[in-house]
Amino acid sequence: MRWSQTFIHTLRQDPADAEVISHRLMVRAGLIAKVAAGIYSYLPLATRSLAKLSAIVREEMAGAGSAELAMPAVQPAELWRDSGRWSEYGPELLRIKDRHDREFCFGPTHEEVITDIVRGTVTSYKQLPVNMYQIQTKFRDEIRPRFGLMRGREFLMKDAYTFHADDEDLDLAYRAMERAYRRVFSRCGLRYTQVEADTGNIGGSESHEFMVLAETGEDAILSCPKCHYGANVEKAETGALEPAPPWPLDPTDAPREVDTPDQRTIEEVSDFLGIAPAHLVKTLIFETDEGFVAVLIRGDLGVNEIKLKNALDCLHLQLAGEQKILDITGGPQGFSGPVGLENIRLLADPSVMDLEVAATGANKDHTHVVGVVPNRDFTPDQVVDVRLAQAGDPCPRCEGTLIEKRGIEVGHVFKLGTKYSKAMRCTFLDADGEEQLMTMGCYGLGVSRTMAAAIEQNHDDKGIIWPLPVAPYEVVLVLLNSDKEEVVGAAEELYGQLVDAGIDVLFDDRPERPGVKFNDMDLIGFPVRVVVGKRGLDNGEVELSLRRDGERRSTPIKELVPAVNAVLDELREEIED
RNA sequence: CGGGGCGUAGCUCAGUCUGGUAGAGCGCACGGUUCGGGACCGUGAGGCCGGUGGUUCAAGUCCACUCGCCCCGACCA
Repeated sequence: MRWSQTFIHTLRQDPADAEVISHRLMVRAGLIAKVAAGIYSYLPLATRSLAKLSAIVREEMAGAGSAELAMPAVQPAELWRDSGRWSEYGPELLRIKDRHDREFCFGPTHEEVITDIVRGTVTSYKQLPVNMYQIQTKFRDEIRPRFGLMRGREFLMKDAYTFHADDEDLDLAYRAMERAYRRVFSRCGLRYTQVEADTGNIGGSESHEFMVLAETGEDAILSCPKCHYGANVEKAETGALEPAPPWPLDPTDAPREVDTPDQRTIEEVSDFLGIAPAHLVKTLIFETDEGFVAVLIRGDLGVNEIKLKNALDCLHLQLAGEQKILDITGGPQGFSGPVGLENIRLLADPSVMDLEVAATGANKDHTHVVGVVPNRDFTPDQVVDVRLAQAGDPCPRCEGTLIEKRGIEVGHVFKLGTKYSKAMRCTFLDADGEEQLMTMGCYGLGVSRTMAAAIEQNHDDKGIIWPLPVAPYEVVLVLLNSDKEEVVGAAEELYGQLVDAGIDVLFDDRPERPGVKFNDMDLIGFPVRVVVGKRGLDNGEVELSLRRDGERRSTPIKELVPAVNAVLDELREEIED
């Protein structure tokens, strides 16, 4: 392809509305153009990159035994009513009406459609398993789209679905998908990690996320350097907690109120009372769609709202406001406690129940109670782990200590179980002629997000440094002195040779000054650069260099094609390893 | 949705406080000089100052409403 025949327009300055590096670089390098918040056009360069990424995904899906299909982007409301998600999914689902006022949505995911296909076709265990995927534009009306392609509303996604006669068979497909995902991200040359994840509102039993490691990642990952345990903080477990130190105050037969004027925070109260933060019971009032809940956790720990949502089986929750706290507990924020707290569900983390003696708020202004004994002075309705794991906590699997990293979620695999097959009556007859629910898996991979993540992870102050397998073009051939006829002739000749050799090359045939061209090459980040200029040509040479290190290797003009093939092979081998 | 900020030339931004002829840099067009790391000189095109309504002799500037965009929080590939 010639530059003059495609559409590449670079910007000198950063766009004003882009914050993260991948977004800035994609706009500056002429990869994407914004149409509306969270909605972008993929310009020719991005389109090529996405096509390469998609090709890798297709190969690996084939390897995992998945067949490609294409489902509609627009889906009828009745399918979503059938699964129950028309009401569950919330405003993130873009709902639309046709001219007859019939309701539809723009598909954010396709469990309903594929389950509908399978339930109408598959009736026998002999037809299972089923494994299909598609690569398609999805729309999710995100509360807050941001960071360009990292969290767009419209995005390109590969979604696969499998249907099985039993859990063992699902597990086989799940493991094959995990392997396929690892191969995709490895082949793209990305540094990533696979972690245990929460299943979120998609539902199901087991789930893993694939995270591209980058400082700007929106997810926090906890991992153990010793045993390779890794999990999203939302999901992370920890080893046994360090117990609270011995109770430093006199023991009491019953809780005793003490004045704590203006001592609200855990630190203030524990300092004031001369106890450790771990001796306090933190009492948080949450508002949920099921009503209010008081959540108790040890003072030095935090609450994981995802775990809490799962424990309460609710869709949404938030901390109650000051007035609500006053109404429910009788005391202001900062002075809540479980002793004598009635008319509200009481949920305690095990860390609280393990305390021998504790201090808590008294549900009264400027007052706390000390000498509180769990199960004597209060009894929770439910004891469940809702603790937020953090860096420094013990690993749940070994003696190690968890560390935190940031990641961009580029893939997520789920064992769905029978959630959708049950709701939508997707059944088959087993060998005994008994009707059974199919068990399902679903597997998402953000294609456009992976492209953004690749840039997020591979750039320098000059621009993008594409990993070879997802670069829009592997090689750029730069004509340097377009005013010199012999240089133009040589460049044209070399371009022909490279094309004939099947090399993925872009020919920068623009009559621009060298500086402009060099800067554009660096900004766009083609892995391999061939410069044809008068200077080298006089010696019968052209200049070959890698974007990565910029090191220039003079190459005899007659040996250009083999030389380019050689560096491409080197780059490919590196990624294989 | 709550909190913060911004809409002026294709892009990045001044000008708004204190109302009085619409600005700069880059980009673009033309001419000339340049030509291996974003050249220089000259000439020029390009604006409903996001929109609507109001105040005023006069509004980019003040007021009200509205639309769009960005950032921080709850969602997710």
